[in-house]
Amino acid sequence: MLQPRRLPAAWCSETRDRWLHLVDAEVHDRVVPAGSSSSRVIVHVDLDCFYAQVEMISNPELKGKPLGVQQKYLVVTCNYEARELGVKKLMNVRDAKEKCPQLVLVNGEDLTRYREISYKVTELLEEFSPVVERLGFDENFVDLTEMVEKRLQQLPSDDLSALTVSGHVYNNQSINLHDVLHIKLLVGSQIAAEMREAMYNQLGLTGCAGVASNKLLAKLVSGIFKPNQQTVLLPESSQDLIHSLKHIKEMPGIGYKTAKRLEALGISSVHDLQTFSSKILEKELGISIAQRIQKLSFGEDNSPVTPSGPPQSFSEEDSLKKCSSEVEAKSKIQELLANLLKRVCQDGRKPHTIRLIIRRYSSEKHCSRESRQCSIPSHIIQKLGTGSYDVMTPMVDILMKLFRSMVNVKMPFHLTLLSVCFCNLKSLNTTKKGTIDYYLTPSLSTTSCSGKRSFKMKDTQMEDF
DNA sequence: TGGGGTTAT
DNA sequence: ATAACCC
Repeated sequence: MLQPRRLPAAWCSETRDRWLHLVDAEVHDRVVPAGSSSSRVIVHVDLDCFYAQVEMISNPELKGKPLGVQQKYLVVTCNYEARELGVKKLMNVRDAKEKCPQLVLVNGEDLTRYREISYKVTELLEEFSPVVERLGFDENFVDLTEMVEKRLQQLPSDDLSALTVSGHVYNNQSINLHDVLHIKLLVGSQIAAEMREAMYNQLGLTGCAGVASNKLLAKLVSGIFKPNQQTVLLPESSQDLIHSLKHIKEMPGIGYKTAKRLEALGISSVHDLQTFSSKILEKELGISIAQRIQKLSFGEDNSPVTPSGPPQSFSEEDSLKKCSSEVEAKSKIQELLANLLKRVCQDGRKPHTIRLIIRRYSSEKHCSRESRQCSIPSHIIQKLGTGSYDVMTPMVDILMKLFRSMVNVKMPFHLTLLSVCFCNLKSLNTTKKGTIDYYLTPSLSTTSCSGKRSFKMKDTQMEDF
């Protein structure tokens, strides 16, 4: 079942050479609609129940047992043993224990190890091709277009047996070796298999992969065969794939709010959205959302795989039953801030903005958050990461001012969440040598908390030197 | 619903 | 600063 399909090697080298020339000429112009970007090969890599996998690696005694990862009173994810016994993602701990009394629970509120391993996965994928976009901690998109082209150019003309697909083909569609798009996706499936092998051999992690011509389709097809398998989508089956969705809410990019608005217009299926009047949709949702989601309904998605690079923000949050005093808030904020400072120190870059986020208790309103932010005074930024001076006290003072600008502490209040976020991160090497700033920044001229995270510093960042 | 993240307005 | 989206 998992065996690669054997393909008829009905190719002579002459056919192949002619075909390689067609790649950039006639075939491209015929197959790719005029004015659109050229055909791409995208892979979506999706780790199996990521947090549970990390916990089983940390503590191998958990392997083989039904395992759930708990945050507050929720089982946020669980392994497949637990799923077979009826535990679902985001299930209440009570319900989960009732369904599955043998369920082993571990606390997953501290994301540190998950985050670290998540970035190791991204870095491993970046070794294949640098264009990797993260989606959450457990999913990555990689644009394989260039890699596939290179492999095809190096294909030895006397060994066409290399042209076999790896993993499943959606719909069991047969491959046409004379179709350049089929061949490219097939090579993409081989690279996807190598990626999954590398993830398992180097990190001990299993996951799924989907290969298709854009991000939307790659993501949808990666979930077809579920744990630890991969699927490639050939263009002829893309309509079947998107019509297999039972509701438009399942379309990535159409969230809760948009789905509700569409439902109010009588749109619930992919077909409904495809055939709905574009003009009316644009009037109802605005031209931007309307055009984007209607293209999605046809399986079209021209959004590029955007390299994520290092994170744009660091945040720590804690939800609470009830926070109703300023002292309570202050102690939570101190805890969150202390953890953030460790992370920022490891990263090596410096945040220039700090934000405090709260959620007020309210009976029905859907958890709306409020935030206040301000820039961090430069004398504090410079102390960051040096570990030399107490940076906590002035930062807590700033955060408490932000707090009081949102919450009238002289009146009763009830908060259910506190979160601190560092953003507007700037690389140290943005401070140019030779400027006054350079010599006034202790961390630049002396050694300090060295960044453990060594993100590949390509092109632009190095121009300063 | 947790504890994160991103981009657009 | 908020609102939408993603996990």
